Amino acid sequence: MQTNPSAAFVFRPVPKNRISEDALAQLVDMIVSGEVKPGERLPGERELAQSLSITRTSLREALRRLENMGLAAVRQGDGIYVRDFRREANLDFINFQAGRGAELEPQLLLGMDEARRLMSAMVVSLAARRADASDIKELRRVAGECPPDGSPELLSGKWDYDFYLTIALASKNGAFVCLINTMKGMFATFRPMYSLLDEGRRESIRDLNLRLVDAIESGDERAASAIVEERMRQDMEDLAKRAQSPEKRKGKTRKAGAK
Amino acid sequence: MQTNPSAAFVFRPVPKNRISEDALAQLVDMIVSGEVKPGERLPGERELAQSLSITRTSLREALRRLENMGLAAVRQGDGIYVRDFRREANLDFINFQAGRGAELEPQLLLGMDEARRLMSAMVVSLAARRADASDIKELRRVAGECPPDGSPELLSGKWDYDFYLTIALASKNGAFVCLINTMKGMFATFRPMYSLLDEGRRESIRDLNLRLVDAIESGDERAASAIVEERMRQDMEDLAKRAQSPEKRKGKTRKAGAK
DNA sequence: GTGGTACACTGGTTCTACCAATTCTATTTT
DNA sequence: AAAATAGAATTGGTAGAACCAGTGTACCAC
Repeated sequence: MQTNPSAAFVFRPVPKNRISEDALAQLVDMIVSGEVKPGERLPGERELAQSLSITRTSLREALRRLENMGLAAVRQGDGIYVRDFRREANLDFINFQAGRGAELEPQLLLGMDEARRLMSAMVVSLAARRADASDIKELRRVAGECPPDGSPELLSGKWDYDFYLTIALASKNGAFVCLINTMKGMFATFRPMYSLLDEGRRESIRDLNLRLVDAIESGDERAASAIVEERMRQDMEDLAKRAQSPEKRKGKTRKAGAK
Repeated sequence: MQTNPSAAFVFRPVPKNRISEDALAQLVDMIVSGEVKPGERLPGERELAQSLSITRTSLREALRRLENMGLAAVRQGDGIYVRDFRREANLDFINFQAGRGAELEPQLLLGMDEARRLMSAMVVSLAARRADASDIKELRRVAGECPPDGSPELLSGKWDYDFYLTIALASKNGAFVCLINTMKGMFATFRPMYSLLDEGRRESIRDLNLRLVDAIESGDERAASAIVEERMRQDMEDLAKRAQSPEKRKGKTRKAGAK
């Protein structure tokens, strides 16, 4: 346990407090909890703003995102209507929920992980098919710069996300790049659950990633996918192990307050 | 409200002219065209609003979406910074671009199609693995209700989207449902390029979809994926055919809207 | 150099008034 | 009585100004 005595703090990624975000969170909760049902029409902007103790202007900024997530439909002269989030919500909604650590339905949570795995395998295959010399160089650089155990970049999942983004860029598919970006919050959500926090895993991850780059370089799609699967398998294994002795876990949970 | 029997237009998604959307489009163009470069800081809200001949209030609503797409970062007391859309944009960006018929980079366009195919095959596999009796019933219903040739629901891609959404629901993976929803604009974009507009194809599509439901019902992942591939192949084939005799195409293009 | 401090930015929020689209209702017309 | 019509009433959309709250910078004292 090589604890960093002095600077365990580093960057503060989330001081952002926009009142419209708070209001948005409340509205999302209302919808997800079923307090307001799909198809239902909620109060007008003026009344709603007053209920939330904010201005109509701020409320409207929240509403823009709300309809962007697919949770509401706003029509001039008519009103604000709640949509069925189970059928019509999009990834922006998932990210918003994940980003603020909101409790997601377990079914949705598992689905996110499944999607992440399938997606990763796919992107890796494409990368193996199309990566050129400069891509390989960049991949090797990022893979080699794997941060030390316990570093915030590793814990937060930021680095892991960067690595997969680099792979996506190597896949020459802009849509997948966008997809990875869309799921950024998703990545950050799952990392803390997995095993990157365990001592020793870091080297394993690093080796696996470098081997992955090799596989991509040689254009071996099957091998590349297999490595990704192996990585996921190891993650699950460690997760199960930790579930038996939860005290061994070191990283702090993501609900760390201001102080 | 029932559909008007006289007009075959169905719903008008309405080119809702929210002024903030127009402003947003201009901002996006600025960024995508490279007129403003990544990392660059653009004028303050007040000045920017004046340049666009709108109010700061409206501009701010546009900015919320802009940063939501990953194209800009807004920081209080600091300013508005342009981000690298090639690396940081998300699917919301793609949908916005596709939804307004903006010319996408060909590389991105191909990537979208590729992603759509791979994704479809994946979701279908999952559905084959998990669909229960009620899912099958629903799937069969939607597949059977395939609208007639030339109907706006078919042309717009709305029905095709509904069908795949139903499949996603049957896959029991909420994340994929959200993913499909996120790519709604993408579906609408590709439909007009494909062959649904051709006479006769409608029956073919319908048969293929019903066979797909059968495959899902019997839990045959491989067969289900194969049918999806077949469908895509037919689409590409018809597309190539039409490229030789472009006059045969019937549907109107989607560049209707006024400015 | 270090640390404070005032000031000039920039975005965030609030207000108020008014425009524009939709819905509802009472009236008129047939 | 039924349909068409005109006109509130309601709701979202825009405008514009004022003020609050963080940031960065230059200047100053130590």
